[in-house]
Amino acid sequence: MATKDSRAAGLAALASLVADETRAACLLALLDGRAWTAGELARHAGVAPSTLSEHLGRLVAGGLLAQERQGRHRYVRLADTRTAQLVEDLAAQVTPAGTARPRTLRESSAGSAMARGRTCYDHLAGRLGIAITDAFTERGLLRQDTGFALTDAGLRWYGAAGIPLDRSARRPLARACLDWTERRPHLAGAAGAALCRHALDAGWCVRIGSERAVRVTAPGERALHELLGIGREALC
Amino acid sequence: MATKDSRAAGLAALASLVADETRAACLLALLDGRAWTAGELARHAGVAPSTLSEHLGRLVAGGLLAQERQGRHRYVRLADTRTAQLVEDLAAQVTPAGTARPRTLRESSAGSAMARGRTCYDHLAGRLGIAITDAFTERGLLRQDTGFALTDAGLRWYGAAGIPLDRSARRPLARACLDWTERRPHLAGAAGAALCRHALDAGWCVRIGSERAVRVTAPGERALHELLGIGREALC
DNA sequence: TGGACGTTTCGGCCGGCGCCGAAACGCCGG
DNA sequence: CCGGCGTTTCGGCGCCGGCCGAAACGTCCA
Repeated sequence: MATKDSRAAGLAALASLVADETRAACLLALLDGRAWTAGELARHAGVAPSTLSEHLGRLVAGGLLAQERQGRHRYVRLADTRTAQLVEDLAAQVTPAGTARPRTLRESSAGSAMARGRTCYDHLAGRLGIAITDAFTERGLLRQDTGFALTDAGLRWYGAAGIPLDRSARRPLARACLDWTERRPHLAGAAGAALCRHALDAGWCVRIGSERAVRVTAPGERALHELLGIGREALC
Repeated sequence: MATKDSRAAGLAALASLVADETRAACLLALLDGRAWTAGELARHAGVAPSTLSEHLGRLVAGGLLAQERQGRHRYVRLADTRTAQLVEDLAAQVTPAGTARPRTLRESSAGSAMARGRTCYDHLAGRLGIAITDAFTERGLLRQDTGFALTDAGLRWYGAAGIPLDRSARRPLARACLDWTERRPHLAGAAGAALCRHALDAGWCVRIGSERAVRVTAPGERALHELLGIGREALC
């Protein structure tokens, strides 16, 4: 019983960190994979800087966030891919129920940009992520019928495209991540992250403003068409 | 911002359900995949029945538990595999940090039985689950190097062993579940559940007492050796 | 039909914690 | 070296929510 209590206490403590709306908003914001300052997060969440400072202290102490101090700024980001995956999973469990609808025009256009394409911590999501995942599957690079794994052809594709894959890491190569706009799984894991990094480095897509949304560039459209047969109609 | 707020509020609300030690203990107990009565859970968690009744109300209202009333009993179980997976993931995130150690002899022996073999909602875990997963991988039935998926040989193995696989469901056939005693992934998903069900139905293993722990029977040892080449030494 | 028992509802208590504003602390730039 | 600014600490406020016991409700059994 004592072991059970210890497990339950740890589980409750972990959940407590997420169980506050302000902290939850921070975690969701940090899902863009970048580092935010304390002040940015305070404005984003709509609370006093002093309040947010305490929240950050808890999240860092709980191991959910990593911090880096530069001068008078405090930068925080999600601690690791494991944490990001956890937040994604929790968020995915929520959205199917609460059909959230944008209310203002600004939110609406921002929302449609997010639905078109965005980063999901370190990989691509939205219709862009789905289009890539579908193309991978159709071309036999990704197998979804018996689980979620790259095929040998998929490994070769990465090599041919010149996208480096870190296969030594303990991180799984391919993993399914549930998309909260499309409600379908898309490619995550080391392979998804490598593809996203390459897409941003090679200029296939660029970030829109300071948000998670991304836009596919003209060279990006050509590359996606040549390498994966993705047509323009799948991206809008 | 309103959409973000809505997502954050939902996320916080979901986490709030888990963020209480008593409710967390219930969720962990229900990971055995069976239905418990309110009284059993109250004794298990060490709180008054009235207290636990309110907790169950919240968990059911929040969609984490499904309930079934029979006479003067209220049976509750985890709502679905999705919920079970979420609790598993959260629990797995916790245990690596808090190296829980059993304190009494009784806990210790119960703990070692759990470490030897147990159910993890609807599939097998512990050293038994790891042994099966390893055997699957070595025999080319399961592929872990590029993700986590059954191979064609794996599909044929299920057919040859006479274990029915539901491939029509939206549930993924193979999924990795992190083992909290072995700290390695083991086979979950529809394939893991089918194997566990068959193992219990065919008498390959039996539950010990009313807990999650299972014991491999003599016919079970023979079957595991013949079908998967698992030796007795891997099971103790 | 009456008593036992599992469950639920209702007050009441109390601790935890999220919030703010004021003030202090550091770092930076002029 | 001084003023601005991002951040942190601290005190105080108020509310949410978990806990219990008492009592009510409903079911099962003798």
